[in-house]
Amino acid sequence: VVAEVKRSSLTPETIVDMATTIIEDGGVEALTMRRLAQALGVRTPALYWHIGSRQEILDRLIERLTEDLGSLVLEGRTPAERIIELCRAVLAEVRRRPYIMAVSFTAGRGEAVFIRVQEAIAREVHAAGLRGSEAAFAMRAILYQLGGFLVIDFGVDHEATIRGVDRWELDDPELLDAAREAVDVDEVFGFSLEAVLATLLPN
Amino acid sequence: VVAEVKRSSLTPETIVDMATTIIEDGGVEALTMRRLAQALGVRTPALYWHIGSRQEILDRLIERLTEDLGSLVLEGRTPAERIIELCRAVLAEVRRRPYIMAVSFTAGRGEAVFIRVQEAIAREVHAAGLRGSEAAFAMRAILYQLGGFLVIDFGVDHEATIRGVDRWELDDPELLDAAREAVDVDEVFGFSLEAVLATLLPN
DNA sequence: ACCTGAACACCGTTCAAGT
DNA sequence: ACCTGAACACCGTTCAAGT
Repeated sequence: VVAEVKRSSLTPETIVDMATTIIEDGGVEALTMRRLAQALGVRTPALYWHIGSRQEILDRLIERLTEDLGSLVLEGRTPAERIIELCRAVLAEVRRRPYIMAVSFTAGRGEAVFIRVQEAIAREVHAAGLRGSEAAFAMRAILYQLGGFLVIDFGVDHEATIRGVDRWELDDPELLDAAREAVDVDEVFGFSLEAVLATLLPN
Repeated sequence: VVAEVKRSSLTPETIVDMATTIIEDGGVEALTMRRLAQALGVRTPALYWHIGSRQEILDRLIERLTEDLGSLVLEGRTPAERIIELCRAVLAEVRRRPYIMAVSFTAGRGEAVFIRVQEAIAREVHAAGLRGSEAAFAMRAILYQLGGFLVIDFGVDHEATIRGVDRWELDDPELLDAAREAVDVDEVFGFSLEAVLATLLPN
């Protein structure tokens, strides 16, 4: 007896697949159970037979994203270089799929997506010669640096000018002009990360 | 003719007042127009006569919070000390009222709350001797440092242990133990901020 | 085992109607 | 000028009922 391939049958996986498509198109707030059901050609309650809740869909999606971020390859000769490369790779990936931040923040537990990245950083910090609680501290500092920047990068409108600069009581026209202009956020990121790394790692 | 004092009449201000109370109690998601109306002893549509929308309530609240954060006093002898003090003061204020982060992020434009803080930082950076675009860069780097940490501090469960540490392939038991334990996040914050400041400011 | 119709308890917002 | 009742177009979730 040949096992029939059931076509287009609902599974948690296909549900999360379609949820991802919807979120990619319209953001997390576009993911409603009614829309999701319609996209799958089914009525809303059918979803609940396969998956517990909307929250569970987001949780499973976060698990996938965690794996994606964790499987980024690290290149570079020194641990410091590899850490910087890793952070830049994560940044690039998050920019490619901005909903990563939206989902992980909406679902609470904003740090969950980065647990595998944290593991990679731990390895590099160890390779750099740090041990024990010192290594753990460095690991956290780097992850905070990365995570903090990612959230800011995601939540801030880069084109937005600072309001009210004209009212600043500051005699530095060039500063005021520069404050009004958009920032090269990547430069800020690179600079801060390197400053922290230089203080953290030996040499 | 003595002007009568109208008691308990609805104004945009009293609406935002009550909205603040509700948010303090139950978070931003607890702020619904129906609940808000009920707390004010009125039916929902009455609110719309005084204020445009739920979003406008949040926007007005953000304006207030912006002023609160902007009026924090800075103490310290040197610019660097005052910047650190300011950042710590903002952190303390945000921890006292965590909904500051929730509101400013929910309402989009997550950076808006900090525009007056940014002005204060600009002044200190100027006082430290930086000028023009160099000063503007330093200002952003410091604000990113502060903003990034605040979001992480707000979004991360400090008691949450890192899952899956047991599966890490790393021969450093002390590191693994330390990774499992909660971090002194303030130490991470202070360290990173000082590392960045040391690289940014003269001397 | 898998899906539907219908409902429940919510949302933000609008608008004709009242005073 | 200020407020209400009733409605519209949504939510997530449940559950008896169907096949």
